[in-house]
Amino acid sequence: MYHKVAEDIIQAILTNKYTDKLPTEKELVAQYHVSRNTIRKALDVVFAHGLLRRVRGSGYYVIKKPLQSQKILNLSIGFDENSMVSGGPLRSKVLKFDTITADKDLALRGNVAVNSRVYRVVRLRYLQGQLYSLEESYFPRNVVPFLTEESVQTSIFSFLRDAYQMTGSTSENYVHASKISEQQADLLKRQQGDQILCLDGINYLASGKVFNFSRTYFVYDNLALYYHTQNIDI
Amino acid sequence: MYHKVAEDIIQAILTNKYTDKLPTEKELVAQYHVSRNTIRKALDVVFAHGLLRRVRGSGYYVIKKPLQSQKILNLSIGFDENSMVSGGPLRSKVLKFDTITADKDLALRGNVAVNSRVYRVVRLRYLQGQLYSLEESYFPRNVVPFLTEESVQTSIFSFLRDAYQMTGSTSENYVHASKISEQQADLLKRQQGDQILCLDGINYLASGKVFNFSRTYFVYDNLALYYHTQNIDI
DNA sequence: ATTGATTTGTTCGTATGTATC
DNA sequence: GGATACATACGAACAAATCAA
Repeated sequence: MYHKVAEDIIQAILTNKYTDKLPTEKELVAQYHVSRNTIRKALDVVFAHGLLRRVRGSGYYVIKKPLQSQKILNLSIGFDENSMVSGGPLRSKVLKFDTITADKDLALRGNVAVNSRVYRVVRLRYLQGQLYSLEESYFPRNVVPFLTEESVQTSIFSFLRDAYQMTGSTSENYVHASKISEQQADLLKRQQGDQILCLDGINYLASGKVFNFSRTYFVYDNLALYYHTQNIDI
Repeated sequence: MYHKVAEDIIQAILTNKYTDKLPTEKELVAQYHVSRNTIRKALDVVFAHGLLRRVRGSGYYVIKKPLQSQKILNLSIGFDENSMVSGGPLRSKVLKFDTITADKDLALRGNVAVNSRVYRVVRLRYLQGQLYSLEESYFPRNVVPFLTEESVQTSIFSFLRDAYQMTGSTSENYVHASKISEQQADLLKRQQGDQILCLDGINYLASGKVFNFSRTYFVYDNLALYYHTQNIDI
């Protein structure tokens, strides 16, 4: 239930139903006919998505995203939702789609067993016609037995959800600035050795199994990755 | 109370008391003499810090950080704790310490009023003798009335906590790859126009007021920024 | 393969504390 | 000071996934 309430509130914020302040917890309790604990749990989720500031005694305030000329990719939400960048869906150009054996390095990156078989998908992605990213993603075949050609062209995560009810539970992610190889530079229309914003991610099922891991190079102009944290007072 | 429990568990993980699996909730309840709800709230905090995977019916598993040759900066914890990179304290070389008036651009970056007065601190920071970052940080003077020379040389956040009981509550952060100017290149010993990993952050008090914002350029070799997310199923 | 015990997930009710207005 | 609003804490019950006999 709190998932639904959270999703509802998130949508309300994204569609500018709430632009400044949320209703009080009491009002939300009345609105959704659930207990205050459930409302607070839902608000925890919305908060974790980086959409709220909460002020004791005062209320919940919507975080106004920067105003700057930048595209924002919100890291505080799950990775499979990340593909939904504001500004429309990503178009893909598939460069590779095959099955390989994970060597030591790849196995380490994906937290999978060495020599295990994994799907490999390499794609260039475009946002509004502009080159957005180069993405290598991997799917362990012992968890993901089959991927269709079509899903690879469009949305693999949607396919996994619809076909196998397979949805990500948690993700571990690493951002760094990485020097690119000659081949990558060629694809990304940059110079060899250029530093590019790079995101490594591992996606887990609720069972704790890895069903996907990936490395993405972002080249979209003025892209910023956003995240939100709560400090704990010790 | 749950803060204390959370902090205790975090310390236990960081000191390798728990390396694989945490005790069950039931055991933690007995250990800390608090209710299960309180334990779960504490575990939420530890989880949000990116230290745990939780599996229903099974237990809580410690996330083993990549073993890789990289330095990891954990973004999933509050920014003021971020300065505690594994590998010891950061040394600072202060380049500027003065008060300026926020122009439109700076005010936007820091979510403060245009023309408000802010402390400016520009520092080079070193980790284990190696250049780590170039950091420009700002403190609105209407919230932070006074900063000592000494605090600027060492830890401003510690000073604010000790002198004013001022601690961060939430942070909004933006990561991007930024081209650096000639002056910055000079300081960072890079080339002008090089792309550098850059982190913009705004820190809020519990009252919702901005008490600090900053821009940090990271140049430490093989540094990766880590974060952890939980996906919600809709 | 089924069952039963264990373990985490969700939801409710209630009470009290603390900051803001 | 009083009312409002968010924060913390306890107890209880049932659901759902895992695990072991």
